[in-house]
Amino acid sequence: MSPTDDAPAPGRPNGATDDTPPFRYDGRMADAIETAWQDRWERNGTFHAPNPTGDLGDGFERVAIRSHSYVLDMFPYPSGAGLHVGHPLGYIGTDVYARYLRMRDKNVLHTMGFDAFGLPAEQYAVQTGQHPATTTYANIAVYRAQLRRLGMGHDTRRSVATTDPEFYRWTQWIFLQIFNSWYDPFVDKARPIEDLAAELDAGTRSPAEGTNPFGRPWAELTDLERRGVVDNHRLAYRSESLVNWAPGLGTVLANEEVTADGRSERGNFPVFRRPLAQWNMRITAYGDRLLRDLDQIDWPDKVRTMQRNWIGRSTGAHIAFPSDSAPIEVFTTRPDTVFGATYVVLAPEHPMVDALAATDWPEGTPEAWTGGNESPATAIAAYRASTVGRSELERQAEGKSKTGVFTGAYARNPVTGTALPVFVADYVLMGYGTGAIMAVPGQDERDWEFAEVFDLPIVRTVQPAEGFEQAGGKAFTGNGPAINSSIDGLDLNGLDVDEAKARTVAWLEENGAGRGAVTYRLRDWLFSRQRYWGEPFPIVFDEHGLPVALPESMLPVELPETDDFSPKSFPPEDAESTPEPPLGRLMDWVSVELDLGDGPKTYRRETNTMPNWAGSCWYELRYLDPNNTERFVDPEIERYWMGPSADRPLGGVELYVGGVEHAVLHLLYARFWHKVLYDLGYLSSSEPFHRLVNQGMLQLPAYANKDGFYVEAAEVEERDGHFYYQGEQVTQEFGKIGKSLKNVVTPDGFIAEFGADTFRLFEMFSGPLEQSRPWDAKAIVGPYRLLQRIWRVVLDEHSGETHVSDDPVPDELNRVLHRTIDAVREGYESLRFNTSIARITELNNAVTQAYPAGRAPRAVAEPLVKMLAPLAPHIAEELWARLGHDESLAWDEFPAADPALLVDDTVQVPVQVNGKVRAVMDVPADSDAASLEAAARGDARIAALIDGREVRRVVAVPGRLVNFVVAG
RNA sequence: GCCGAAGUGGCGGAACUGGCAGACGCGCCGGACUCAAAAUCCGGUCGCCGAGAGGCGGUGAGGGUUCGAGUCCCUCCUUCGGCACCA
Repeated sequence: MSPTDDAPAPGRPNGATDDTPPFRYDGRMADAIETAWQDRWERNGTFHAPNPTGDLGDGFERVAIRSHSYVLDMFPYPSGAGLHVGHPLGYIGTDVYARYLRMRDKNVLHTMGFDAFGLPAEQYAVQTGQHPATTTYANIAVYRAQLRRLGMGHDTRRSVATTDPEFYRWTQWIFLQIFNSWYDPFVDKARPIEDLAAELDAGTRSPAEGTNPFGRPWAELTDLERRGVVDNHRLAYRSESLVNWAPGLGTVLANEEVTADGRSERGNFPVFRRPLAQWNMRITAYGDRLLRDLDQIDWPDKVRTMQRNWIGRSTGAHIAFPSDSAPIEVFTTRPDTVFGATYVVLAPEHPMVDALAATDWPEGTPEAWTGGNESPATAIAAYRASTVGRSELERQAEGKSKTGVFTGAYARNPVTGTALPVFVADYVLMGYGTGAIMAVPGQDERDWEFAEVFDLPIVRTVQPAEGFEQAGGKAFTGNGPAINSSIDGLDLNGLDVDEAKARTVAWLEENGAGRGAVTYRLRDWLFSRQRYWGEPFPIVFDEHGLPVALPESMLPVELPETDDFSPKSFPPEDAESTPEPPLGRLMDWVSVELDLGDGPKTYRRETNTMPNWAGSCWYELRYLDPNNTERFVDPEIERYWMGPSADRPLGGVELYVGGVEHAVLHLLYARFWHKVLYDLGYLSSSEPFHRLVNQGMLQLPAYANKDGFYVEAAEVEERDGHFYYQGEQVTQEFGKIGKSLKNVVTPDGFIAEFGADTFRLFEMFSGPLEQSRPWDAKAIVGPYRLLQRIWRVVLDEHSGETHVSDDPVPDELNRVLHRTIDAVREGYESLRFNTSIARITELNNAVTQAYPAGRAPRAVAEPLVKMLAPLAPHIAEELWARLGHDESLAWDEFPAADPALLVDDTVQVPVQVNGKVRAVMDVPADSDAASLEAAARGDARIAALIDGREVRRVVAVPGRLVNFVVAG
C-alpha cells in the first residue's frame, strides 16, 4: 500500500494522540522544520558556489583559498509522472557527499538541470494536443519542487534545461565547431577545417582515402568538387549510408539505440537497414583515444569494459586478393592463417559485387552455389532481395544456418597463388572492416559452417590441441604451431600464432600485398532524427544541395512554432517508407533568404533535428557558467572546476553519479564532444567525468495474479504474510520500478509522513550507493526513530527546551565519540553512507545510555549533530540553531577525530587454540608478541587447554591475536 | 556461446591491506508505560546441544594454500548485467 494514501491528517500525525509530547519530532514537526530551512537556504543563497570570475563570482574571495570540487548527477528527463523513489537515490548520494565536502572546507559545485528534449514529450504532446514546451516546462516545475522538498543543496542559479533556447544556442554552436573541424591523423587531433583547405591548396597534404570520389587530383578539381572533398573530411558530415530506420517511430536511430534483436530501444518497433542521406559524427576518428584514456579515469571496471567492447579495437591486416576486376581488400585479425584461405566472401552491399560478378556460371558450378539461378547476376539480385532491407529480427529468425551465393568470380590468394571462389553472404557485414573477408574455415567457426553448407575445402594451418578433433572440435581458434604454411620466402610452419602473424604481415608489406591494420567495431554516430522536439541544425543548404554553416550571429536557430509537431510515422513493418521530418512541413520556415557573404540567396533549412543525446554531451560545462552570452563556458571557470590536477590527470568532474544504462550511449558521446572541444582549444580538461559511480536500482515489490498479469501494487493488501488484490491472492516479487510492473511509488507520501530527512536517511541506510536492493518501505521507521532519539538528546520533547549540559565528556564516551568521527568520515569519503549512519546510531545509543534523562554534554551533542548534517540537513540545522548558533552549519567545519583518542591504552585480544577462540584478554595496547604470549599462557582457560599438550607453534600478532598450535 | 559482477541470519546489510563472522537497522519474542491499543522506551534474537557455565556447527557447493579464509587460488552451481555472425 502506498503511504500516499494515508498521509497524516493535519494536526494528528502518525500515531500522535493527545498525550503525545508537544515537541516530539514527527512528520508534522519535520515538515515545519524542513520548509523553514529550505526557505532560509534559498534566501541566503547557502549553496551558491562562487566562480573565480564572471557573473557568479560574488563571494569568491571568501572561498579562494579553499580547494574545490564538482559533484554531478546525471540529469533527469522530466517525465510527466514526476520522481519516483528510485530517482533520488543518486541525487541524495551526491548531495550528502557535496554537503560533506563543503564541511571539509571545499568550494563545492552541485546543481541539477534537465535533459528535456526527446520523444516522450513529443508523444505526449501528440496525444493531448498540448505543445511539448508546455508540458516539458510544467514537468520541470514539478521536478524542481520535488528536489527542493528533498532538501537538495543545489546551486539553483546554475540549473539549465537543454530545451532553453539560451542553452541550445550553444549546443548548435558546438555542432558548428564539430562541423567546421576535421581530424588530422598526423597530430592525432581535431583541427579547424580552414587548415585542411589551406594545406590541400598548398599541396602539403592530399585528401584522405575515400574522400575524393572525382578521380582527379585536388589541383584539377572545380571549386564545387573541392567543397565536396572538404565536406567529406568534416567531423560532422552528411552521407548516404545504411541507417537504422524505424517506420513505426518515424525516425532513424543510432546503432546504440537499436537492441540486439533489431528493435528500437524506445517503443520496441522493428528497425530496418536502409540507405538514407543523414548526418553523422566522426566518432570513429576518436576510437583510439576514447579507448586509451579509459585507463586514466576512475570508472567502474564494468563500464570501462563495456566501452572497450563497444569500441572494439582489433589489430590485424588488410590483404589484397587480386581478381579479374580490382583487387578485393579484406580485413583479418589472423593474417597468419592466409595459407588456409579457401574462399572469399563479400557483404551483399559491397560496392564491388556487381563489377565482380561473372556473366555466366563457370563450367561445373555446383547447384548449391547458384541457388538455382540462371546467372550470377540474377542469383545476386535474388540473394540481396532476401537479405538487404529486412529487419535484423527476420534475419535472426532463420537461425544460424549460413546462406550465400557464388558470384561466378575467382580471386587469387596473394600468398599461395591459389584461385579462390568469391561468394556473397550476409554473415559478412559491410559496416565492419572492409566488408570483405578471406574465409579460413580451419580456424574460424563461421567460415567452417559456411564451408560445410557449400562443400568448400577446409585446410588446417594451426595444429589443434591434442584430442581436439576426437572431441568433436571443428574450427580451431586457439594457439598452436602453424602447419601447411610454407612457400618460397615465407615459412610459418612451427611458429606460434603471434610470431606467424608478425612474419606474415612483414611478408605482405614487403610484397605489396597488404599491411598491418587496425579496425574498430565502433561506427560513426548517426546524428539526425526526424522529430520536432529537438535542437534544429544551424545548417542551410545552398543551390547545389551542399550544407552551409550559419554564422554564429544567427544562433540560436529557434524551433519554429507550430501545432503540427507529430512525427510522420508509418506501419511498423513498412520498410520501404521514407522519413519525413515534421519541420519539413513548415514551408515558410524551411525556405529562407540569407546573405551569407556572397549576396542574398534563397537557402533551404536542414529539417532534421539533433538526437536527444546532444544536450547531455556538454551540459556539465554549461553548469559552470550558465549565463555567459559570449562563450559556452569561460576558460578560466572551466579550468577552475574541471582542469587537470594530480588526482585527475585528464581533468573532469570529480564525481559523477548515474545509472549504468548510459554506459555506452551518453558516456561515450559526451567523452567524444569533450575531446573535440579540447582539441580545438576551448577546454583544459580532456575527459568530462573523472570519477564515475553507478548507483544501484531500487527494486519495489510487484504483484502478479495467477495468470501472470501484474496488478496495481498500491492496491494490494497483506494479510498473514499473504498478498491479496481485490480479494484474489497474488504473488509478490521484487523488480525494477516502472509502469509495466505497476509498482511506481513516489517519495511524496513518505516525506509527508516522516519528513525528507528520514527519507534521505532511509535511502542511504539500506545499502551502499552502488548496490541494487529491494525497497522495503516498512523499514523506514528505523531512520525515523534515530532522528527522534537524536532530537531528544538535544531537547526535551515535553518542554521544547534545549537540555544539554556544559559538563565535560566522560573519558569512555569521548573515545567512542572520536572513533565515531573517524569512522563516519571514512564512510562519507568512500560513499558508504550506510556505515556512517550505523556509526552515528551507535554513538547516539551510547549517549542515550549514559544520559537516559537528558543533559548530555554539549561537547558530544554538537559533533553528533554536525556528523548528521550531510545526511539529514534540516534537523541538523534546527538542532544546531537550538544549541545556540546563528550561522548555518552548511559551511561549518566537520568534526575532526583526535588521533590520540583513537588508540586505547588496553585492547582486547582473542586467544585461539588451533584457530578457535578460547579466551579474550585485556592487554596493554602496545604489548609485543612475547608479552602477549606470556599473558595468554597466564590465562586459566588457555593454560588448561594447552596443559600437557605439545605446543608446536605460537603465533602472536601484536594488537591482533594469539594462536597456539598444539598437537592432538 | 563470449565477457563481467555477485552469492553472509527471517529481511536490508557490516566485517580496514587474511586475524573475535553477523556491526547498524527492519522484523520477531519478552518487558515497561496504558483501562486498552498505537506511539515511545528497555531487554533478547545465526542454528543445534545444554538449566547454566559452556560446547559443536556455520558466510552457495566441493577441493586447496595458511597457524588462521566471508576475504586468496582451482572446479562447479545459482542469480543478475552486458555483448552476440565484428572476420
